[in-house]
Amino acid sequence: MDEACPLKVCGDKKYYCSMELTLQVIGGKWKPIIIHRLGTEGVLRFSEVRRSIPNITQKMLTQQLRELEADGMVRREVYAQVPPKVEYSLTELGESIMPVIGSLCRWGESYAQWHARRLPDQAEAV
Amino acid sequence: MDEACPLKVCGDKKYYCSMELTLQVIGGKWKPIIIHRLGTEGVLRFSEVRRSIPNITQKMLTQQLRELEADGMVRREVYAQVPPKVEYSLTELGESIMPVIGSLCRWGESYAQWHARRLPDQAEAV
DNA sequence: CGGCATCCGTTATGATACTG
DNA sequence: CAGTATCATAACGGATGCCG
Repeated sequence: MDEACPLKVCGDKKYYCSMELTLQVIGGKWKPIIIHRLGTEGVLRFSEVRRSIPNITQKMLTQQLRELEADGMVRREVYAQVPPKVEYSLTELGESIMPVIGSLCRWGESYAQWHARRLPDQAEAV
Repeated sequence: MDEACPLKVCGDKKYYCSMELTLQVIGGKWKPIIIHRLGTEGVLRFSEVRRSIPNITQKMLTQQLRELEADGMVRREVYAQVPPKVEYSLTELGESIMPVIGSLCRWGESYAQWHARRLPDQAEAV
């Protein structure tokens, strides 16, 4: 793939591995989860995304959604009405990463099981 | 998978989505890259890993490797000799995430191409 | 409803120097 | 060679208040 990792340029940043680029787009604490929600549920209003992700603050959700939008991953549709209505959904590009998101999810489940076997005393509810 | 995301417990932390657990283990700026290197190259000495990842500092590499080791992803073998020799490699658990790592890498490449088509003026070297 | 602006503390990351 | 220790900065994340 890129064992020697030749220098790559995208925008004004340099990458020695294409994964750095991936992490640039979907890295962080919330983005994979947001993408997972939108990819699973389809079109969601802001408040629906918010409810579907416990613990996320309004600020972080807004911020992450905007970054995902800027990177072409998320579509944002504003309805000119009162009260406001904004709907979010994945773009085609966003959809294209869903298989990987699903893999991350499944690996987490198998890791939880591995962890439970390793430390059986903490296995409840996992 | 887990659309309603029932609460999960692993160790002493709570997760609403198994992906949070995945990100706990392989999240951060360097871990996916480190895993990718070890998975691609096999057994590497500390200095070899370091050379294969430009820009990473010694401190970050040490820290991330230790965390990966604590999570069972990486095997650390110390040779009692002077000068010291420490070899790192993926455990079976670490190997199990390599397919996902590969997917992340390939998605980054396709994203770069998509980006190049979207902004042809920055397409050089991508 | 769906934001934005501000302040603030916590983590994460990094540069540098030193050590067994 | 493979780290530690120290110091500094930047990014992340959260609480609160205001707005169209």
